[in-house]
Amino acid sequence: MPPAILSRTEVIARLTVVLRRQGFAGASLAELSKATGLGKSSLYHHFPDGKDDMTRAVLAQLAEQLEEALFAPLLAPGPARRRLETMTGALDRFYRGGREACLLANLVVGETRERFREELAAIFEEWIAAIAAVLGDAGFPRILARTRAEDAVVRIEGALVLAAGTGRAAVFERTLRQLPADLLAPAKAGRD
Amino acid sequence: MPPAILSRTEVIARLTVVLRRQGFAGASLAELSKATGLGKSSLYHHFPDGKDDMTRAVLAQLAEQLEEALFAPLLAPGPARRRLETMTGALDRFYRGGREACLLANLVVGETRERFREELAAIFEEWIAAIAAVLGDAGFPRILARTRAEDAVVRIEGALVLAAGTGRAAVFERTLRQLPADLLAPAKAGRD
DNA sequence: GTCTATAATAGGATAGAC
DNA sequence: GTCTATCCTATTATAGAC
Repeated sequence: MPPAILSRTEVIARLTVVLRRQGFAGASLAELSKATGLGKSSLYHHFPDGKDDMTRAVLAQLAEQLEEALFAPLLAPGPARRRLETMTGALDRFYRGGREACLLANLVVGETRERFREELAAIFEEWIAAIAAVLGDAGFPRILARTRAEDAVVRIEGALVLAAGTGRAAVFERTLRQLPADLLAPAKAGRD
Repeated sequence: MPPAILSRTEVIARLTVVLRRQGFAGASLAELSKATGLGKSSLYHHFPDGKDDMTRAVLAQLAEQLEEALFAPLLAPGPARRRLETMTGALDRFYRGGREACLLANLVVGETRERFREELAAIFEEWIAAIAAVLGDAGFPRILARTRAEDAVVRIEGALVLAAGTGRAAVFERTLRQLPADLLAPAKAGRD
């Protein structure tokens, strides 16, 4: 077997695929080994603490990707509507129109939550903060912007769950389509 | 050891607790045995196909509970607003204000989805249909009622994910609080 | 940094007594 | 209908050669 063909980034990308499909408990070292082309011992060389380390590496890399594909565009200058649409476009590609599951949701439901609590919370919080910044720029008061930003993430994650649950990816597509306008809709008395 | 103390219903309730915390892959026979007080062999006596059978039994019982606690009240006569609030009240208790994970979401993210596809889809579809019926009674056109009903489930499931992800159960509480009014808000041109 | 080999354990599942 | 005992496989993890 030839030495190190894959970059660390690519290895982690392949671990991600397995983890987001099988979850932490369902992903076996055998599968992770096969997916990366690395023997178990090689995996332990790179990730001494086993699946725990791998998952942390996967979450760190995911955080970087989200930073680049979602958070940075959200925080960039430009009209609020366009910034939000950049986000929904990126999400659509990332989750393959609702056909791909969400790693965050997978790790967050159930007991693995505790194990990776900080990493997971940090990602969600940064995401919410970035959306809230857009809505703040759009003129919404701080608290309303924050609430609506949480709502946005709620709807995205929920749409992924329901799309998976019903087998109808269209639910996700529709949610993404409606999101920018809904987030920017004028506040109604008593509604928010 | 004394014979059969627990009813089948109670046994399944205890299996539910483990399954919704650990997920299908994470729930071991040892844990399921401990939680029910039944030895592995006894579990296999009641559920010959092992975890698969147990999960199906859990889903069937969950469907019954939802039927009674959610769907029936939604389909009962009365003002739409009150029927929706009965649902959100039941959900609040069921998920302990957002502190308890959702079994459906747990089974739906990742590979177990395929294994229990029909059972999961049936529950989600019935739930959506029941909410859509309320909105239909409230005067919304068929398609809009259906879309908003999907949105409702999207927001509930998403709020559970985000509450778990951030550790802030308040996200779930707020989502439930806003839901009835949002669902019944007059349609705005171009928004739905 | 990767491999083969191997340990040690946990997991799912069954047999057979009571 | 439950238990104890057992089986076999998969799983995590490590040792040591290259």
